[in-house]
Amino acid sequence: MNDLGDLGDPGDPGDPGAPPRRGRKSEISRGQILDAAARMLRRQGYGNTTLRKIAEVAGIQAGSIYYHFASKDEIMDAVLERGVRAVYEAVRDSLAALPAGAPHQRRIEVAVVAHLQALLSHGDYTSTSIRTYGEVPLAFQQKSQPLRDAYVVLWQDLLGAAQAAGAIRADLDVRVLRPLLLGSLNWTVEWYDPSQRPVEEIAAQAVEMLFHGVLPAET
Amino acid sequence: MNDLGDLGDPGDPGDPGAPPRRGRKSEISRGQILDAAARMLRRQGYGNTTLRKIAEVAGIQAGSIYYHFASKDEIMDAVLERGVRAVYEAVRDSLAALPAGAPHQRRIEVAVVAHLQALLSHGDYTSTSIRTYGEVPLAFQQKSQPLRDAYVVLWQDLLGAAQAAGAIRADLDVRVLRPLLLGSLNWTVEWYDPSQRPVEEIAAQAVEMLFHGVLPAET
DNA sequence: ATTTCCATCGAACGTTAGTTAGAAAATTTT
DNA sequence: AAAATTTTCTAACTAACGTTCGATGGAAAT
Repeated sequence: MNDLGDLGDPGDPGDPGAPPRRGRKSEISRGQILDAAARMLRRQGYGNTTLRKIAEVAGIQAGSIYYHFASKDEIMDAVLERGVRAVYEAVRDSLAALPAGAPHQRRIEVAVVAHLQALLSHGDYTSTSIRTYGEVPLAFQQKSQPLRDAYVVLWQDLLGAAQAAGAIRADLDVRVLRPLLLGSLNWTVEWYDPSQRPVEEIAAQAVEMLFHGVLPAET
Repeated sequence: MNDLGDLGDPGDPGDPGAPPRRGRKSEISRGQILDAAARMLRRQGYGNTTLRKIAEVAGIQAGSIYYHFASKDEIMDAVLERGVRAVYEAVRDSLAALPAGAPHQRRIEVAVVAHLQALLSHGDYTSTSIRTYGEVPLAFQQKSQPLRDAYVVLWQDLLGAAQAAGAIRADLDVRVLRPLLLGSLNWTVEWYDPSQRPVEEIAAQAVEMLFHGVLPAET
Protein backbone atom coordinates (compact mmCIF):
# COMPACT_ATOMS: atom_id res chain seq x y z
CA MET A 1 0.00 0.00 0.00
CA ASN A 2 2.18 2.76 1.26
CA ASP A 3 5.04 1.83 -0.98
CA LEU A 4 6.55 5.22 -0.31
CA GLY A 5 6.28 5.10 3.42
CA ASP A 6 9.73 3.68 3.96
CA LEU A 7 11.45 6.64 2.41
CA GLY A 8 9.27 9.32 3.85
CA ASP A 9 11.72 10.46 6.49
CA PRO A 10 10.98 14.17 6.06
CA GLY A 11 7.45 13.97 7.39
CA ASP A 12 8.64 12.09 10.43
CA PRO A 13 10.39 14.51 12.78
CA GLY A 14 11.56 11.82 15.11
CA ASP A 15 8.48 11.23 17.24
CA PRO A 16 7.72 7.55 16.78
CA GLY A 17 5.08 7.55 19.46
CA ALA A 18 2.78 10.01 17.67
CA PRO A 19 0.28 8.47 15.28
CA PRO A 20 0.02 10.26 11.90
CA ARG A 21 -2.75 12.56 13.17
CA ARG A 22 -5.70 12.46 10.89
CA GLY A 23 -4.78 14.45 7.77
CA ARG A 24 -6.09 12.46 4.81
CA LYS A 25 -6.12 15.14 2.14
CA SER A 26 -2.37 15.39 2.17
CA GLU A 27 -1.88 11.89 0.81
CA ILE A 28 -4.01 12.68 -2.21
CA SER A 29 -2.11 15.79 -3.12
CA ARG A 30 1.16 14.04 -2.58
CA GLY A 31 0.12 11.36 -4.99
CA GLN A 32 -0.98 13.86 -7.60
CA ILE A 33 2.29 15.67 -7.38
CA LEU A 34 4.23 12.45 -7.85
CA ASP A 35 2.08 11.38 -10.78
CA ALA A 36 2.55 14.73 -12.46
CA ALA A 37 6.28 14.66 -11.80
CA ALA A 38 6.66 11.15 -13.20
CA ARG A 39 4.83 12.10 -16.35
CA MET A 40 6.91 15.17 -16.96
CA LEU A 41 10.17 13.49 -16.07
CA ARG A 42 9.50 10.78 -18.56
CA ARG A 43 8.81 13.17 -21.40
CA GLN A 44 11.20 15.99 -20.75
CA GLY A 45 13.91 14.63 -18.57
CA TYR A 46 15.24 15.87 -15.30
CA GLY A 47 16.47 19.34 -16.13
CA ASN A 48 13.45 20.34 -18.14
CA THR A 49 10.95 19.36 -15.53
CA THR A 50 10.11 22.44 -13.50
CA LEU A 51 8.20 22.64 -10.27
CA ARG A 52 5.83 25.15 -11.79
CA LYS A 53 4.88 22.76 -14.55
CA ILE A 54 4.49 19.89 -12.13
CA ALA A 55 2.24 22.09 -10.01
CA GLU A 56 0.16 23.06 -13.01
CA VAL A 57 -0.40 19.45 -14.00
CA ALA A 58 -1.20 18.54 -10.41
CA GLY A 59 -3.64 21.43 -10.24
CA ILE A 60 -2.01 23.39 -7.47
CA GLN A 61 0.40 26.29 -7.02
CA ALA A 62 4.16 25.89 -7.22
CA GLY A 63 4.78 27.01 -3.68
CA SER A 64 2.30 24.50 -2.31
CA ILE A 65 4.52 21.63 -3.33
CA TYR A 66 6.83 22.50 -0.47
CA TYR A 67 4.23 21.51 2.02
CA HIS A 68 4.61 17.93 0.80
CA PHE A 69 8.23 17.76 -0.31
CA ALA A 70 11.30 19.47 1.01
CA SER A 71 12.87 20.00 -2.41
CA LYS A 72 12.68 19.17 -6.06
CA ASP A 73 15.27 16.48 -5.58
CA GLU A 74 13.12 14.73 -3.06
CA ILE A 75 10.37 14.38 -5.64
CA MET A 76 12.78 12.99 -8.21
CA ASP A 77 14.03 10.58 -5.65
CA ALA A 78 10.58 9.30 -4.80
CA VAL A 79 9.64 8.81 -8.44
CA LEU A 80 12.87 7.04 -9.28
CA GLU A 81 12.72 4.68 -6.35
CA ARG A 82 9.11 3.83 -6.94
CA GLY A 83 9.94 2.86 -10.51
CA VAL A 84 12.73 0.43 -9.73
CA ARG A 85 10.88 -0.99 -6.80
CA ALA A 86 7.84 -1.83 -8.90
CA VAL A 87 9.90 -3.86 -11.33
CA TYR A 88 12.09 -5.47 -8.72
CA GLU A 89 9.21 -6.63 -6.56
CA ALA A 90 7.18 -7.85 -9.52
CA VAL A 91 9.99 -10.11 -10.69
CA ARG A 92 10.92 -11.25 -7.21
CA ASP A 93 7.34 -12.12 -6.32
CA SER A 94 6.59 -13.91 -9.55
CA LEU A 95 9.64 -16.07 -9.00
CA ALA A 96 8.63 -16.76 -5.42
CA ALA A 97 5.19 -17.81 -6.59
CA LEU A 98 6.70 -20.56 -8.70
CA PRO A 99 6.60 -24.10 -7.27
CA ALA A 100 9.88 -25.04 -5.65
CA GLY A 101 12.11 -26.86 -8.07
CA ALA A 102 10.59 -25.35 -11.19
CA PRO A 103 12.88 -25.82 -14.19
CA HIS A 104 15.37 -23.06 -14.88
CA GLN A 105 13.91 -22.41 -18.27
CA ARG A 106 10.51 -21.78 -16.76
CA ARG A 107 11.96 -19.48 -14.12
CA ILE A 108 13.66 -17.34 -16.71
CA GLU A 109 10.52 -17.15 -18.77
CA VAL A 110 8.51 -16.02 -15.78
CA ALA A 111 11.07 -13.37 -14.87
CA VAL A 112 11.13 -11.96 -18.37
CA VAL A 113 7.36 -11.74 -18.52
CA ALA A 114 7.14 -10.14 -15.08
CA HIS A 115 9.83 -7.62 -15.92
CA LEU A 116 8.12 -6.56 -19.12
CA GLN A 117 4.70 -6.56 -17.56
CA ALA A 118 5.75 -4.33 -14.69
CA LEU A 119 7.79 -2.09 -16.94
CA LEU A 120 5.02 -1.39 -19.40
CA SER A 121 2.05 -1.26 -17.08
CA HIS A 122 3.35 1.06 -14.37
CA GLY A 123 3.82 3.61 -17.07
CA ASP A 124 5.55 6.80 -16.14
CA TYR A 125 7.28 5.65 -12.98
CA THR A 126 9.13 2.74 -14.49
CA SER A 127 9.88 4.54 -17.72
CA THR A 128 11.29 7.47 -15.82
CA SER A 129 13.43 5.32 -13.60
CA ILE A 130 14.95 3.82 -16.73
CA ARG A 131 15.27 6.83 -18.97
CA THR A 132 16.10 9.47 -16.43
CA TYR A 133 18.34 7.58 -14.05
CA GLY A 134 21.46 8.14 -16.09
CA GLU A 135 21.20 11.90 -16.17
CA VAL A 136 20.43 12.58 -12.57
CA PRO A 137 23.05 13.99 -10.17
CA LEU A 138 25.22 11.27 -8.66
CA ALA A 139 24.06 12.32 -5.21
CA PHE A 140 20.75 10.59 -5.61
CA GLN A 141 21.69 7.98 -8.08
CA GLN A 142 23.22 6.52 -4.97
CA LYS A 143 19.98 6.65 -3.05
CA SER A 144 18.32 4.01 -5.23
CA GLN A 145 21.56 2.20 -5.96
CA PRO A 146 21.13 -0.58 -3.39
CA LEU A 147 17.81 -1.52 -4.92
CA ARG A 148 19.26 -1.47 -8.41
CA ASP A 149 22.19 -3.58 -7.32
CA ALA A 150 19.88 -6.07 -5.69
CA TYR A 151 17.99 -6.36 -8.94
CA VAL A 152 21.15 -7.05 -10.88
CA VAL A 153 22.13 -9.70 -8.38
CA LEU A 154 18.71 -11.29 -8.69
CA TRP A 155 19.17 -11.72 -12.43
CA GLN A 156 22.76 -12.72 -12.14
CA ASP A 157 21.82 -15.51 -9.75
CA LEU A 158 18.90 -16.58 -11.86
CA LEU A 159 20.96 -16.86 -15.01
CA GLY A 160 24.07 -18.11 -13.29
CA ALA A 161 22.19 -20.96 -11.63
CA ALA A 162 20.60 -21.86 -14.95
CA GLN A 163 23.96 -22.03 -16.65
CA ALA A 164 25.50 -24.03 -13.85
CA ALA A 165 22.69 -26.53 -14.23
CA GLY A 166 23.26 -26.78 -17.95
CA ALA A 167 20.08 -24.96 -18.93
CA ILE A 168 22.08 -22.22 -20.66
CA ARG A 169 24.88 -22.81 -23.13
CA ALA A 170 28.21 -22.94 -21.39
CA ASP A 171 29.99 -20.95 -24.08
CA LEU A 172 28.03 -17.78 -23.29
CA ASP A 173 29.21 -15.28 -20.70
CA VAL A 174 26.34 -14.56 -18.36
CA ARG A 175 27.86 -11.19 -17.50
CA VAL A 176 27.25 -10.18 -21.09
CA LEU A 177 24.06 -12.10 -21.59
CA ARG A 178 22.33 -10.37 -18.71
CA PRO A 179 22.76 -6.74 -19.79
CA LEU A 180 22.02 -7.66 -23.39
CA LEU A 181 18.76 -9.29 -22.34
CA LEU A 182 17.71 -6.61 -19.88
CA GLY A 183 18.63 -3.92 -22.38
CA SER A 184 16.36 -5.48 -24.92
CA LEU A 185 13.53 -5.48 -22.39
CA ASN A 186 14.21 -2.04 -20.98
CA TRP A 187 14.27 -0.45 -24.37
CA THR A 188 10.65 -1.38 -24.89
CA VAL A 189 9.67 1.72 -22.93
CA GLU A 190 10.90 3.72 -25.92
CA TRP A 191 8.79 2.05 -28.57
CA TYR A 192 6.06 -0.10 -27.11
CA ASP A 193 2.56 1.03 -27.99
CA PRO A 194 -0.20 -0.68 -25.98
CA SER A 195 -2.75 0.08 -28.66
CA GLN A 196 -0.86 -2.05 -31.15
CA ARG A 197 -0.19 -5.27 -29.28
CA PRO A 198 -0.77 -6.73 -25.84
CA VAL A 199 2.28 -6.94 -23.62
CA GLU A 200 2.00 -10.71 -23.55
CA GLU A 201 2.74 -10.90 -27.23
CA ILE A 202 5.96 -8.95 -26.90
CA ALA A 203 6.95 -11.03 -23.91
CA ALA A 204 6.25 -14.27 -25.71
CA GLN A 205 8.36 -13.33 -28.68
CA ALA A 206 11.18 -12.08 -26.50
CA VAL A 207 11.27 -15.37 -24.63
CA GLU A 208 11.12 -17.32 -27.88
CA MET A 209 14.04 -15.39 -29.32
CA LEU A 210 16.03 -15.63 -26.14
CA PHE A 211 15.70 -19.40 -25.96
CA HIS A 212 15.86 -20.50 -29.57
CA GLY A 213 17.21 -17.62 -31.61
CA VAL A 214 15.84 -16.30 -34.87
CA LEU A 215 17.27 -18.89 -37.22
CA PRO A 216 14.88 -21.55 -38.51
CA ALA A 217 15.15 -24.93 -36.82
CA GLU A 218 17.45 -27.21 -38.79
CA THR A 219 15.11 -30.01 -39.66
CA MET B 1 37.13 15.58 -42.26
CA ASN B 2 34.30 18.01 -42.10
CA ASP B 3 31.71 15.40 -41.32
CA LEU B 4 29.39 18.17 -40.30
CA GLY B 5 29.58 20.02 -43.55
CA ASP B 6 26.51 18.44 -45.03
CA LEU B 7 24.29 19.73 -42.27
CA GLY B 8 25.92 23.07 -41.89
CA ASP B 9 23.14 25.13 -43.36
CA PRO B 10 23.50 27.86 -40.74
CA GLY B 11 27.01 28.80 -41.71
CA ASP B 12 26.12 28.87 -45.36
CA PRO B 13 24.21 32.10 -46.05
CA GLY B 14 23.44 31.18 -49.61
CA ASP B 15 26.60 32.40 -51.34
CA PRO B 16 28.00 29.31 -53.04
CA GLY B 17 30.61 31.31 -54.95
CA ALA B 18 32.46 32.52 -51.87
CA PRO B 19 35.21 30.19 -50.68
CA PRO B 20 35.29 29.62 -46.91
CA ARG B 21 37.84 32.41 -46.42
CA ARG B 22 40.77 31.20 -44.46
CA GLY B 23 39.63 30.90 -40.85
CA ARG B 24 41.06 27.64 -39.59
CA LYS B 25 40.98 28.36 -35.90
CA SER B 26 37.23 28.56 -35.94
CA GLU B 27 36.88 24.92 -36.87
CA ILE B 28 38.92 23.89 -33.88
CA SER B 29 36.84 25.85 -31.42
CA ARG B 30 33.66 24.64 -33.01
CA GLY B 31 34.81 21.09 -32.55
CA GLN B 32 35.76 21.65 -28.94
CA ILE B 33 32.39 23.16 -28.21
CA LEU B 34 30.61 20.20 -29.78
CA ASP B 35 32.78 17.71 -27.94
CA ALA B 36 32.13 19.44 -24.64
CA ALA B 37 28.42 19.63 -25.36
CA ALA B 38 28.22 15.96 -26.28
CA ARG B 39 29.96 14.97 -23.10
CA MET B 40 27.72 17.03 -20.90
CA LEU B 41 24.57 16.05 -22.71
CA ARG B 42 25.38 12.42 -22.22
CA ARG B 43 25.93 12.77 -18.52
CA GLN B 44 23.41 15.33 -17.47
CA GLY B 45 20.76 15.40 -20.13
CA TYR B 46 19.36 18.26 -22.09
CA GLY B 47 17.99 20.57 -19.45
CA ASN B 48 20.97 20.36 -17.14
CA THR B 49 23.49 21.13 -19.79
CA THR B 50 24.17 24.84 -19.64
CA LEU B 51 26.10 26.95 -22.05
CA ARG B 52 28.31 28.19 -19.27
CA LYS B 53 29.36 24.65 -18.37
CA ILE B 54 29.93 23.77 -21.99
CA ALA B 55 32.08 26.87 -22.33
CA GLU B 56 34.05 25.99 -19.25
CA VAL B 57 34.82 22.51 -20.52
CA ALA B 58 35.71 23.89 -23.93
CA GLY B 59 37.98 26.44 -22.29
CA ILE B 60 36.28 29.59 -23.48
CA GLN B 61 33.73 32.12 -22.28
CA ALA B 62 29.99 31.51 -22.49
CA GLY B 63 29.36 34.43 -24.77
CA SER B 64 31.99 33.28 -27.23
CA ILE B 65 29.90 30.27 -28.15
CA TYR B 66 27.62 32.57 -30.09
CA TYR B 67 30.33 33.28 -32.58
CA HIS B 68 30.06 29.66 -33.69
CA PHE B 69 26.45 28.77 -33.02
CA ALA B 70 23.30 30.81 -33.22
CA SER B 71 21.67 29.21 -30.20
CA LYS B 72 21.85 26.41 -27.68
CA ASP B 73 19.39 24.43 -29.73
CA GLU B 74 21.67 24.53 -32.72
CA ILE B 75 24.39 22.85 -30.70
CA MET B 76 22.04 20.15 -29.49
CA ASP B 77 20.92 19.64 -33.01
CA ALA B 78 24.43 19.21 -34.33
CA VAL B 79 25.38 16.73 -31.60
CA LEU B 80 22.22 14.69 -32.04
CA GLU B 81 22.48 14.47 -35.79
CA ARG B 82 26.15 13.59 -35.71
CA GLY B 83 25.38 10.68 -33.41
CA VAL B 84 22.70 9.05 -35.54
CA ARG B 85 24.60 9.71 -38.71
CA ALA B 86 27.70 7.95 -37.45
CA VAL B 87 25.76 4.78 -36.73
CA TYR B 88 23.62 4.93 -39.83
CA GLU B 89 26.53 5.38 -42.20
CA ALA B 90 28.65 2.76 -40.50
CA VAL B 91 25.97 0.12 -40.92
CA ARG B 92 25.03 1.20 -44.42
CA ASP B 93 28.64 1.20 -45.60
CA SER B 94 29.52 -2.12 -44.03
CA LEU B 95 26.56 -3.67 -45.81
CA ALA B 96 27.57 -2.08 -49.08
CA ALA B 97 31.08 -3.45 -48.71
CA LEU B 98 29.72 -6.98 -48.66
CA PRO B 99 29.97 -8.98 -51.89
CA ALA B 100 26.72 -8.94 -53.82
CA GLY B 101 24.59 -11.92 -52.97
CA ALA B 102 26.09 -12.49 -49.54
CA PRO B 103 23.86 -14.72 -47.43
CA HIS B 104 21.25 -13.02 -45.28
CA GLN B 105 22.73 -14.43 -42.14
CA ARG B 106 26.07 -12.87 -42.94
CA ARG B 107 24.47 -9.53 -43.73
CA ILE B 108 22.70 -9.42 -40.39
CA GLU B 109 25.87 -10.32 -38.57
CA VAL B 110 27.79 -7.55 -40.28
CA ALA B 111 25.08 -5.00 -39.50
CA VAL B 112 25.00 -5.92 -35.83
CA VAL B 113 28.76 -5.67 -35.53
CA ALA B 114 28.87 -2.34 -37.35
CA HIS B 115 26.07 -0.91 -35.23
CA LEU B 116 27.76 -1.86 -31.99
CA GLN B 117 31.16 -0.80 -33.20
CA ALA B 118 29.96 2.66 -34.22
CA LEU B 119 27.85 3.04 -31.12
CA LEU B 120 30.60 2.28 -28.67
CA SER B 121 33.52 3.91 -30.41
CA HIS B 122 32.04 7.32 -31.19
CA GLY B 123 31.48 7.75 -27.52
CA ASP B 124 29.54 10.75 -26.42
CA TYR B 125 27.89 11.62 -29.70
CA THR B 126 26.19 8.30 -30.24
CA SER B 127 25.37 7.85 -26.58
CA THR B 128 23.80 11.26 -26.46
CA SER B 129 21.77 10.74 -29.57
CA ILE B 130 20.35 7.62 -27.96
CA ARG B 131 19.86 8.73 -24.38
CA THR B 132 18.90 12.32 -24.92
CA TYR B 133 16.75 12.09 -28.00
CA GLY B 134 13.60 11.20 -26.10
CA GLU B 135 13.66 14.22 -23.84
CA VAL B 136 14.40 16.91 -26.33
CA PRO B 137 11.71 19.36 -27.53
CA LEU B 138 9.69 17.94 -30.40
CA ALA B 139 10.80 20.85 -32.56
CA PHE B 140 14.18 19.33 -33.13
CA GLN B 141 13.37 15.74 -32.67
CA GLN B 142 11.90 16.33 -36.09
CA LYS B 143 15.12 17.68 -37.50
CA SER B 144 16.92 14.35 -37.23
CA GLN B 145 13.77 12.33 -37.76
CA PRO B 146 14.31 11.59 -41.45
CA LEU B 147 17.70 10.07 -40.70
CA ARG B 148 16.26 8.02 -37.87
CA ASP B 149 13.43 6.83 -40.05
CA ALA B 150 15.85 5.89 -42.78
CA TYR B 151 17.78 3.82 -40.29
CA VAL B 152 14.68 1.99 -39.18
CA VAL B 153 13.80 1.25 -42.79
CA LEU B 154 17.29 -0.07 -43.39
CA TRP B 155 16.89 -2.62 -40.63
CA GLN B 156 13.34 -3.42 -41.52
CA ASP B 157 14.39 -4.21 -45.08
CA LEU B 158 17.39 -6.20 -43.96
CA LEU B 159 15.38 -8.36 -41.59
CA GLY B 160 12.32 -8.50 -43.80
CA ALA B 161 14.31 -9.74 -46.76
CA ALA B 162 15.98 -12.35 -44.60
CA GLN B 163 12.66 -13.63 -43.37
CA ALA B 164 11.18 -13.66 -46.86
CA ALA B 165 14.11 -15.78 -47.97
CA GLY B 166 13.60 -18.20 -45.12
CA ALA B 167 16.71 -17.16 -43.20
CA ILE B 168 14.60 -16.05 -40.22
CA ARG B 169 11.86 -18.11 -38.61
CA ALA B 170 8.51 -17.35 -40.16
CA ASP B 171 6.68 -17.38 -36.84
CA LEU B 172 8.49 -14.28 -35.57
CA ASP B 173 7.15 -10.80 -36.20
CA VAL B 174 9.95 -8.71 -37.63
CA ARG B 175 8.26 -5.56 -36.36
CA VAL B 176 8.87 -6.83 -32.85
CA LEU B 177 12.16 -8.53 -33.52
CA ARG B 178 13.76 -5.35 -34.82
CA PRO B 179 13.18 -3.08 -31.81
CA LEU B 180 14.01 -5.92 -29.43
CA LEU B 181 17.32 -6.45 -31.18
CA LEU B 182 18.20 -2.79 -31.57
CA GLY B 183 17.18 -2.15 -27.98
CA SER B 184 19.58 -4.78 -26.81
CA LEU B 185 22.37 -3.17 -28.81
CA ASN B 186 21.50 0.41 -27.94
CA TRP B 187 21.40 -0.30 -24.25
CA THR B 188 25.08 -1.19 -24.32
CA VAL B 189 25.88 2.51 -24.06
CA GLU B 190 24.60 2.29 -20.50
CA TRP B 191 26.84 -0.50 -19.30
CA TYR B 192 29.65 -1.24 -21.71
CA ASP B 193 33.09 -0.68 -20.29
CA PRO B 194 35.90 -0.75 -22.87
CA SER B 195 38.44 -1.59 -20.22
CA GLN B 196 36.70 -4.87 -19.50
CA ARG B 197 36.15 -6.40 -22.91
CA PRO B 198 36.76 -5.53 -26.54
CA VAL B 199 33.68 -4.54 -28.50
CA GLU B 200 34.15 -7.52 -30.77
CA GLU B 201 33.47 -9.88 -27.93
CA ILE B 202 30.16 -8.25 -27.10
CA ALA B 203 29.22 -8.22 -30.75
CA ALA B 204 30.10 -11.87 -31.19
CA GLN B 205 28.00 -12.96 -28.28
CA ALA B 206 25.07 -10.79 -29.35
CA VAL B 207 25.13 -12.37 -32.79
CA GLU B 208 25.42 -15.83 -31.33
CA MET B 209 22.43 -15.25 -29.06
CA LEU B 210 20.42 -13.68 -31.81
CA PHE B 211 20.91 -16.59 -34.16
CA HIS B 212 20.85 -19.63 -31.90
CA GLY B 213 19.41 -18.55 -28.58
CA VAL B 214 20.76 -19.33 -25.15
CA LEU B 215 19.52 -22.88 -24.79
CA PRO B 216 22.05 -25.67 -25.29
CA ALA B 217 21.92 -27.40 -28.67
CA GLU B 218 19.74 -30.50 -28.48
CA THR B 219 22.24 -33.17 -29.40
C1' DA C 1 54.02 49.30 -39.13
C1' DT C 2 49.65 49.63 -40.08
C1' DT C 3 45.46 48.02 -41.49
C1' DT C 4 42.03 44.33 -41.64
C1' DC C 5 39.59 40.81 -40.27
C1' DC C 6 38.77 36.87 -37.15
C1' DA C 7 37.91 35.16 -32.59
C1' DT C 8 37.26 36.03 -27.86
C1' DC C 9 36.18 38.56 -23.76
C1' DG C 10 33.46 40.90 -20.22
C1' DA C 11 29.66 42.82 -18.53
C1' DA C 12 25.08 43.33 -18.84
C1' DC C 13 19.93 42.31 -20.28
C1' DG C 14 15.46 40.13 -19.27
C1' DT C 15 13.54 35.74 -17.86
C1' DT C 16 12.75 31.90 -15.26
C1' DA C 17 14.35 28.56 -12.01
C1' DG C 18 13.96 26.64 -7.01
C1' DT C 19 12.76 28.20 -2.82
C1' DT C 20 10.78 30.81 1.25
C1' DA C 21 7.34 32.91 4.40
C1' DG C 22 3.25 35.08 6.01
C1' DA C 23 -1.54 35.51 4.93
C1' DA C 24 -5.66 33.15 3.56
C1' DA C 25 -8.60 29.35 2.86
C1' DA C 26 -10.20 24.57 3.87
C1' DT C 27 -10.78 21.20 6.85
C1' DT C 28 -11.20 18.92 11.16
C1' DT C 29 -11.85 18.97 16.16
C1' DT C 30 -14.03 20.65 20.15
C1' DA D 1 -20.28 27.93 15.98
C1' DA D 2 -15.77 28.62 17.51
C1' DA D 3 -11.25 27.08 17.82
C1' DA D 4 -7.41 24.59 16.19
C1' DT D 5 -5.10 22.52 12.67
C1' DT D 6 -3.97 21.27 8.03
C1' DT D 7 -3.42 22.67 3.46
C1' DT D 8 -3.02 26.10 -0.19
C1' DC D 9 -2.12 30.66 -2.07
C1' DT D 10 0.36 34.90 -3.03
C1' DA D 11 4.19 37.44 -3.55
C1' DA D 12 8.64 37.87 -3.23
C1' DC D 13 13.91 36.66 -3.17
C1' DT D 14 18.22 35.05 -5.03
C1' DA D 15 20.66 32.61 -8.33
C1' DA D 16 21.40 31.05 -12.70
C1' DC D 17 19.86 30.68 -17.36
C1' DG D 18 20.25 31.90 -22.63
C1' DT D 19 21.43 35.69 -25.03
C1' DT D 20 23.29 40.30 -26.71
C1' DC D 21 26.82 43.64 -27.81
C1' DG D 22 30.60 46.86 -27.70
C1' DA D 23 35.32 46.57 -26.52
C1' DT D 24 39.60 43.90 -27.09
C1' DG D 25 43.22 40.85 -28.31
C1' DG D 26 45.75 38.40 -31.96
C1' DA D 27 47.01 36.80 -36.49
C1' DA D 28 47.27 37.56 -41.36
C1' DA D 29 47.52 40.99 -45.27
C1' DT D 30 49.02 45.21 -47.02
